[in-house]
Amino acid sequence: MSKELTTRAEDYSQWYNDLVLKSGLADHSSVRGCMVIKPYGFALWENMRDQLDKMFKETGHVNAYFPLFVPKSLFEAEEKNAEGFAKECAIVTHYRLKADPNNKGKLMVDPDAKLEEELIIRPTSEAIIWNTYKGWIQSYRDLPILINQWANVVRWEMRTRLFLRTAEFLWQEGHTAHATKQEAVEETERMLDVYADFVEEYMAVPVIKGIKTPNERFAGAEETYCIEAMMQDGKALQAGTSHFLGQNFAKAFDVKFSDKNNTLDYVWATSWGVSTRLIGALIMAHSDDQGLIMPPKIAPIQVVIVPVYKGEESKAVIDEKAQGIINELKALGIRVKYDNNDNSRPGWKFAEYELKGVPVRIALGLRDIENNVVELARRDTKEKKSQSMDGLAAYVNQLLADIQQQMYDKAVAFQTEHTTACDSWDEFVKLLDEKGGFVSAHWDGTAETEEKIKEQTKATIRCIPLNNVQESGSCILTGKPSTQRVLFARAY
RNA sequence: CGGGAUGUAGCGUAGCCCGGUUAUCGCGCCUGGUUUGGGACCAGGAGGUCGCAAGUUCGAAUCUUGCCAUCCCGACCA
Repeated sequence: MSKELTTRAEDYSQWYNDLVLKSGLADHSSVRGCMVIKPYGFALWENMRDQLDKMFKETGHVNAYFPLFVPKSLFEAEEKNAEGFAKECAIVTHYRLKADPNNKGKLMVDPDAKLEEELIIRPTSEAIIWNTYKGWIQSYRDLPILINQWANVVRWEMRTRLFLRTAEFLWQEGHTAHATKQEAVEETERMLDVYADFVEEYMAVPVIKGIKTPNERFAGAEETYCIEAMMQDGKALQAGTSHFLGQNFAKAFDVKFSDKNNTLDYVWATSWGVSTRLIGALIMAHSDDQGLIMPPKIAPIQVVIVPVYKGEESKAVIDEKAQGIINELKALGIRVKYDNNDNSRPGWKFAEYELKGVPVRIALGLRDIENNVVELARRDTKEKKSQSMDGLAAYVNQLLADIQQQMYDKAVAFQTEHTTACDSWDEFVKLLDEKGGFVSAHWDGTAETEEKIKEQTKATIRCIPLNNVQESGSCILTGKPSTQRVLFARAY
């Protein structure tokens, strides 16, 4: 069959690509590096987005929207930020096309329509937002500003992968302004917690909260906090970041406020974001060689009902019985799909919904109706059993909760199993090559050492875990004294 | 952006080295029928700018050049 996947053992990257395409999450587009998110993939994103949006609002944030274009002069105002993104910016230089006199029916860029000032297509929005905040903030009474925006951004990547790294991607970016450093730091940490809670509770992917080394820090930030997740191939994936921006942007855009004593000071800032990359994390953390495995809480379809019938007559009986089950499930808020499409047969549907990762499948035939049961199959364990129709909805509701929990537990076990403490260089290299995962090792704290380790092993410091145990040791590479272990891994 | 590979119907492919009627096969698709508890079967049918553009040639899927896209490996990165 054309729908068969490359297995993970054969070729992990190919498996991932096959899975994204064949499960109907996304397609390649005719634009280099850009993908089409298909309805099934977008439904997943909507569920993630809606939950995150709710959590942002519960923590006092409101949504707004800022322009896609950033004038170059604004973009370059915060130098480090601009420098960090300069290499991957798309730039608008003209505003008009015209008929090409030398090429009938074709268009050309009108050389007379060159912009006075180039517009950068936002790779992130700090510049345009802080330029705007300048006009909004005069007094401590104007603070804090707690704004989030759902948007697309463009980063002109050399090498792209569906969901993990595309030239254009969807994300949310929170941009907050505060009167004090402490408040801004608290905000940064609060949003990191929101991300960690979301990814663990809704996506069933355990994460390590930590801070980035200066090397890996967001351009223009004082401190970058992150959540790091572990994929099934032992590679790490940065799932979200939250930045304490200090007064860097306030200084760059001259955003000052008067405090209660009428003293002027620069405003303190944070920014934080997660993107459609999370979908890549979801896929690589849970799925298997048969297809996706969706955590129930964000699965576009939580339960699919497949009728098994012979002829129109039995179909009518089953349709009616199924409708009763659907009503009960919907009453509990369960997202259910009844696939009574006559064009494909049950076996085909079973395989198809396994590929799409639907957590629970109910098969319903005359035989079941006679016995007052349904065939219930769960995607994560492939377990199949006969279940009484009495109290079915409540049972399924609990089953979905169990699946969610077990998927998380399984991922936690994997992460624990693939986190190894290590004190010798030879073992360090061997671990990265043979076992993968996080390697917890001492580091002398210098960028030079970090760089050398990266050159020799391709592993980077994923983060310095929050609340890290302080212990004296010696650097894995240089043997110099160290006060704590950091997490190394090869990463996406 | 550097090195390598690939591109033939919606998908997977044969043909290409060695140019020559109407481009092969399977899946999928359409019509009719029989079916339906793990990717059904029979019969008939439709579907192709051979990635795109130039060139060589009487003639190009096949040879040459350029471009585009995808994958793998590097550099870069959420």
